[in-house]
Amino acid sequence: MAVTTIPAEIPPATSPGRDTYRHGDLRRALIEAGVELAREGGPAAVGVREATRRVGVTPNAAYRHFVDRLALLDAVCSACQSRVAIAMETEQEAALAVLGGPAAGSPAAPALTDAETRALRARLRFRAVGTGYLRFALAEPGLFGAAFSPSSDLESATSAARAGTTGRTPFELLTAALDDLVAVGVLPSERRPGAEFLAWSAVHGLAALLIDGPLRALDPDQVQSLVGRVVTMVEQGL
Amino acid sequence: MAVTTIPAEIPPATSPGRDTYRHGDLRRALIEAGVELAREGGPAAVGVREATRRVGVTPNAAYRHFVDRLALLDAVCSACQSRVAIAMETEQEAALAVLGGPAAGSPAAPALTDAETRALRARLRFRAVGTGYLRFALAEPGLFGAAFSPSSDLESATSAARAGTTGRTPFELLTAALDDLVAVGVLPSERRPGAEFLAWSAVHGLAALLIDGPLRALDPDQVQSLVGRVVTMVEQGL
DNA sequence: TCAGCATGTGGACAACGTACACATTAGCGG
DNA sequence: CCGCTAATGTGTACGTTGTCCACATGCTGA
Repeated sequence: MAVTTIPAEIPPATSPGRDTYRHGDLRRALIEAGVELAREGGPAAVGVREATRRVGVTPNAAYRHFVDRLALLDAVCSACQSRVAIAMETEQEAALAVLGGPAAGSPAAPALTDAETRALRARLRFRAVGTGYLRFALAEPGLFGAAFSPSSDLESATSAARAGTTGRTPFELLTAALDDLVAVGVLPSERRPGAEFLAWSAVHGLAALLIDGPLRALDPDQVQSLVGRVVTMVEQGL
Repeated sequence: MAVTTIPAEIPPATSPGRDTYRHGDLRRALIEAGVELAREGGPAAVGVREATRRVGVTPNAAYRHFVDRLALLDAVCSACQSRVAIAMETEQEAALAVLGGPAAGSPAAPALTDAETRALRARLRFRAVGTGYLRFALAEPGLFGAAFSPSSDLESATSAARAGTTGRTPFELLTAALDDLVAVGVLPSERRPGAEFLAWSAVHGLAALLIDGPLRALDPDQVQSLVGRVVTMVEQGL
């Protein structure tokens, strides 16, 4: 800087958005900037220099909080997975609200036995897992790409930082829905082991093809149809 | 260089592997180098500097043949898709060879009607599409990643550069197998439209989860089991 | 033979990730 | 209240990458 020896009466004036030398919570700020970058350009757009620039800090400051660019990306990834979990949870709530919503007996709806209701709820819950996942992927392709970029592995898949409001990660929401399906007798228990991977494969694959695969630029109606059909395929084929 | 004005009696001596000023077929050489790079480190590892370095040429030479790094990557992508197609074709041949192989009537095998044989062939062919795809993904994760990196779109999906020995791209092999399934009556024709995307989603998603998703580091037996189950899920759920 | 075009070279620039040394501050024991 | 120390941010610098520009070279057809 021009004058290093002067104590500076005016606050350091480094950049708008910060008046103290210390930032306060740089780590969180960098993650948020990284999430924004991911939203705009996917995981590849999450860079140390650009993130620090947006926060108004020197590039090297980031290295006090993240060893690597990859460490930053991993933190961003966790934040994005958390958002996926939240999207899935709200989708579940919306789906189940239809059931309990307009009084117990809706007009012209045949009365359901208790077992039937529970089975229906489990199925709706399971479908919501898949459709919530896909809706998020379509609404926020950049965040979705960052959430499942090759930095996350199974060990950290249950990390609390990746959970939604109910404290469960996307993967845990899926396994819970499948367990429910078994509990109410919709899914035979002998087909349960590994089912999460089959379901996840189908939904994740469709997301990949829709976002930057050969299916981008499909019109929304066809997309919506495909989403429903994939989930149905999983239900029938599990 | 040290002496630019001397015509150089010794051949330019730029680097081992080339003795003429002109390379001869630089474009192809760069693509091959790029494929090798992709094999080692996936699509992200395909760089113009490293590719030209391996070919023994100046970085800028690449720009006479590719406008961009992305253009190079796209060419590499086509080459990789072609290999995927070949893997699928050989898988199909292997699967069908079991049928016609050891004479018409194998021991202790009940005689099949003509329609039954044709249906069986179509199903084997369809399954081979999926298993070939997945086997390639597991055997060559880097090439697989490059083959379906976000540079390829539907328009170029039928390009001849991406075809296998029978002249069909991976996508075309899949649609052909599905058409066959309909022709022999295994798949009801009303479920045919869009089926390629459902099938592709499931298989592609599993590949993604296996390669750099949360399923890497799964032991080979479980992988093999998942591969079979996914294809079965598709068959049943279509 | 020679002009023109395709192809490869050399040098340069901006951006990136990141290592090193230094400056500044917060929070502590005295 | 003072000063020490650890935490945090700054400055400078290096190597690498993609890419632009001007120039050199060699093939090819008039």
